Amino acid sequence: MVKLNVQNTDLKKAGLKITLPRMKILQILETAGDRHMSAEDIYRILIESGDDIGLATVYRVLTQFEESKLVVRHHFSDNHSVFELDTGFHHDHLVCVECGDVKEFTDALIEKRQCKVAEKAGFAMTDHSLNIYGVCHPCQTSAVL
Amino acid sequence: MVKLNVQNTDLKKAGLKITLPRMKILQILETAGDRHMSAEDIYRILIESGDDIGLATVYRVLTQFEESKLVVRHHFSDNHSVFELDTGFHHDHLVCVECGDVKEFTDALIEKRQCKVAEKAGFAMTDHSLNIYGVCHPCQTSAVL
DNA sequence: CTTAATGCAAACCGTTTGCATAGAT
DNA sequence: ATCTATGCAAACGGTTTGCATTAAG
Repeated sequence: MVKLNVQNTDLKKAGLKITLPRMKILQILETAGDRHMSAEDIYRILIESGDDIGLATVYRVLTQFEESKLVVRHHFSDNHSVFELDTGFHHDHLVCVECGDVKEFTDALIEKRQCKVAEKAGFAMTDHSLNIYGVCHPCQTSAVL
Repeated sequence: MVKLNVQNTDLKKAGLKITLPRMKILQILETAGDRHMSAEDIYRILIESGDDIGLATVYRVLTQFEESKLVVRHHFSDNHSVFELDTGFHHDHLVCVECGDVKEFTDALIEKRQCKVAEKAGFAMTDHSLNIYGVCHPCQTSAVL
């Protein structure tokens, strides 16, 4: 109940009605921690836990959450989006090309340089995304073939 | 003829047969300079110049070119890919969210830091992409509304 | 002549939308 | 009671694929 209240507050603040799909999806994103999930991931979890929630609803809810700044959507190099709770902290991503795992990082120096670059080019920066692709340590060591 | 020979060399080096669609598409990419083009952009140009080349062929050729390192594919924040000739120079992108214009830049410091970040995280970096989104100068000044 | 490349149309896949129904306030 | 949210299925847009035809080596 306590957990749900927290979510209700989040939803209220976002000006969204408290509905079961929205609560469940928020809950899944919260328990996901820093794992980045696709709409299908979330849908699968819902189905597996017996909830009868449509994929379209998952997409709609995620889009609303994005608009309400509750979640952030990322487009990595493939053709589908992944979502994570918006912690308010900007960060960039290290994406493992083997297992798809995502690590977060920030680098103040890089941030600063980015601003400089945008400024010099006469761009009013609205956003930026930096993704480093590579093979994570576990995948390197387990690549026995 | 001279122009075509240059392209033939490129294609030969890539181990690809010299065909009309491939030559035309290479030519379009060459004349595009640093403009980044989508498959549809290229298709449209082909159609408009009277060539009877299918969209599927454009996609196939671009994918082959990418595999042969003749072109680079980028996924900006929308859902379709853009292509540019692979000059061999790594560079990052400033993307205007108003007009879609793309400017290229490089920053040695950022590059260096990225390597450090990957190293520290135990990632064997294979690639990285940095996109700065914003409003370009022309769009800022022409935004009269 | 042999094998690879093309054009067309249909398939695909992630995502969005229209509409009638169910649910929140 | 009102108005928004949901589920379903159909639509969508960019991209890929199967297959018969055409062209390169």
